Amino acid sequence: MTKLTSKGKYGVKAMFELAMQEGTTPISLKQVAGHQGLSENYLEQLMGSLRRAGLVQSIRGAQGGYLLGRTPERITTGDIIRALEGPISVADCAVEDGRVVEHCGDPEGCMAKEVWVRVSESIANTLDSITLADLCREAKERQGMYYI
Amino acid sequence: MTKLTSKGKYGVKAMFELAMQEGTTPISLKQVAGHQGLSENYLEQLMGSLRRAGLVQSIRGAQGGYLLGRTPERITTGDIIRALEGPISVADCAVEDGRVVEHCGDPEGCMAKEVWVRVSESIANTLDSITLADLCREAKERQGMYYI
DNA sequence: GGAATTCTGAGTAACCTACTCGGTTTTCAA
DNA sequence: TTGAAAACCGAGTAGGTTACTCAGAATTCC
Repeated sequence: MTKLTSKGKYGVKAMFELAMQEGTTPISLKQVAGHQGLSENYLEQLMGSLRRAGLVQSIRGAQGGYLLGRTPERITTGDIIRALEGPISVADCAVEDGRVVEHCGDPEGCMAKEVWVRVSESIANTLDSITLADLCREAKERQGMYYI
Repeated sequence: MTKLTSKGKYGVKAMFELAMQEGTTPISLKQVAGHQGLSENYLEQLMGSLRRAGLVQSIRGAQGGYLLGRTPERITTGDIIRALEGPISVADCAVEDGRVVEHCGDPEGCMAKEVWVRVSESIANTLDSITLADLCREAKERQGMYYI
């Protein structure tokens, strides 16, 4: 069914990479893209969205690069997906943050919407429950599997 | 984020309509499409998929139409979505029925896949937990809201 | 026999995704 | 001070996908 776009995939991979390399020295796009096998040009655009959302901090100029915007414990995969793909909702006629985004003609709601709302909520709950710290911990448990 | 395609939306609406009108007389596409505000031509194609999945039964010729393939208690929204959109998975590098559909280069799996698998499972669980009978009951509780 | 209906396959316009590319700005290090 | 390394930005685009339409064939009731 409905696929995640590659924005989300790339974003999670890139953020995971930053989390794994966490330290004081910024990590360049070239490093992230190279290590994860992503297009550097494309990733550049995505980093812009992540930066505007406060998920990463950028340092320009030579020896510049990116750092996490806050600790890995406080960044969830939901944060990343929302920054790159917008509100988590499988249909426009559903809700986000309790607000109805769009009606489908019926002023009082429709049964199909019920379904989309429940699905959207379960996706959001799942994504919000996974932090970068969780992913790093699991990755370290399975030795040598830093690839993502 | 990731939107459901209109196939899934139309499918759920059409199946809900059939469930609400459940009886012995077949219901024509024209009726379903008209009542739900869907394109008859397009819906025609979708009904083919639903029929091949056994979710509806068709009767050709004059006074023909469609009937549910089994009772509303035994048809879930997951069945409908799978019939129309294929396996429920947000990324190809995830699993369906416990089988890995595609690897992402890393022979032992990757952390991002963990995320996609969990999300896919939560979507599937939610969709599989909602039957047409549930939707009909809820619709009848909220009087006059048969639209979907 | 004619009308109503499903079935089938081909075709297509519009949109979206996943990029590329060229150029600018910033900053470090020698 | 200068050159290189990097982030930043906006425009452009090929290819794929979606959401259809359409024409015609097959089936069945009245």
